[in-house]
Amino acid sequence: MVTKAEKTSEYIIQMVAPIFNKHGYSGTSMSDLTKATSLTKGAIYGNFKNKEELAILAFTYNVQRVVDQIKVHLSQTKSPIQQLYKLTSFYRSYRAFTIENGGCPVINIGVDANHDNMILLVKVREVITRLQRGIAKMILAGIEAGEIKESVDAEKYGRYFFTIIEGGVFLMTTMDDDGFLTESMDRIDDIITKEL
Amino acid sequence: MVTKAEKTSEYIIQMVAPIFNKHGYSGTSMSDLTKATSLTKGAIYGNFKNKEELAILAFTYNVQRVVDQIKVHLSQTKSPIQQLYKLTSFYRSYRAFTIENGGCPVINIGVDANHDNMILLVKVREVITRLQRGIAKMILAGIEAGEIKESVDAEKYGRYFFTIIEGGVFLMTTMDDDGFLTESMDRIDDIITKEL
DNA sequence: ATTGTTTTATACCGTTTGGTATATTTGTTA
DNA sequence: TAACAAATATACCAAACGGTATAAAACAAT
Repeated sequence: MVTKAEKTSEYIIQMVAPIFNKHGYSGTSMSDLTKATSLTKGAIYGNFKNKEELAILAFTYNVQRVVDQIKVHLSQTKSPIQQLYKLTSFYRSYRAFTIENGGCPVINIGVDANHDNMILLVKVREVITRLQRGIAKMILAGIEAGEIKESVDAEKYGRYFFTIIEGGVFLMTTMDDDGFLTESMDRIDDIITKEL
Repeated sequence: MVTKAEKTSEYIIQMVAPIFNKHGYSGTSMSDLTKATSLTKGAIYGNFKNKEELAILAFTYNVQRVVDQIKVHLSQTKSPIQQLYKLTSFYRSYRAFTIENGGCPVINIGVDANHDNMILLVKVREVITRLQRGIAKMILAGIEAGEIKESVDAEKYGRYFFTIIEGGVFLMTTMDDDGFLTESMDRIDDIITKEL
């Protein structure tokens, strides 16, 4: 059974997630959240311990949305090397998400939490490790499937691809120009074709 | 003649620059700044219009410090292609700056200002354009000097190198692991050697 | 319909916020 | 050293902050 409070909690997280993502923890006030939800502080504090818990849940929610979309893209093929292409294909469409949600949660919260909130920072690190290792696993699977050369260092390319992705996302967002990310994905595609 | 106020202003900027860089605009309070400078609000508001002006000057100050250090590295050689190697050499030592000053000003303020302060965001964009075009100019000079193939698209490689740099710096800072940036610079060196 | 429980709204708390008016101090010039 | 100007410290402001106690309302079970 789903209680009213559970539905309200879910609703609140959905509404506040892009706000925390845009303005960061200290840049977001409780009154921002009451305005966004059209609820009062009583409703919010009745469902969450405090502002910090809400920020953490908002980050987790934002990340999960990205991860879900990545999974949809990857599930379109079973070939590991084709999945790598699907990953770059996903990031070619990533701009829509960043516009809708106020940027990339990994970059935004990574920067925002870095000298201020260790709990959030650890969560960001876990996401980064997970994504980067996910790429490495795809490369490893490609090697096992005979699609990728055995000599390829999967972990190293995982880190390299992820570095290019993050750089591209940051520049796209900051410069308001998706050419940065598009060119970055072109490059990764090229590396997949020529080096893997 | 340098007035007392000018010296105080310079002192204040030096002391508050790393604080704005670490905690962002809304994460930094005037009381943080009085503590860091051991001055009172009277002294600060006597020398600066408001908190925003201080944040802008702090960003400019931080960027100038980075640019100055880059120039020192580049001045060690006159060969354009060797200067490219000197650039990656600089970023191999960039972690010390980020620890001392609370991160990379371009990334920190780029993210912090993005949905909150258009003036700062424009300044960040100018810096990014300047740095990225600086790399392109070095490649162009290398082509003119006969050190780099004529077929190389200087602007494109300028953007690509800068993307890798930013990705590497972000991951180094967020993950607290300079391996990300070191590997990124290895990659750029490799590209310089093989593709340019 | 009544009761008891869950959920939300209201009103308020002490503290901190960015900013200012003014008093005090410091530095300079005569 | 007296007088004036420049620079800093003090004291204060209204507004906003995160958070809480409690009243009102909505809901569920009988």
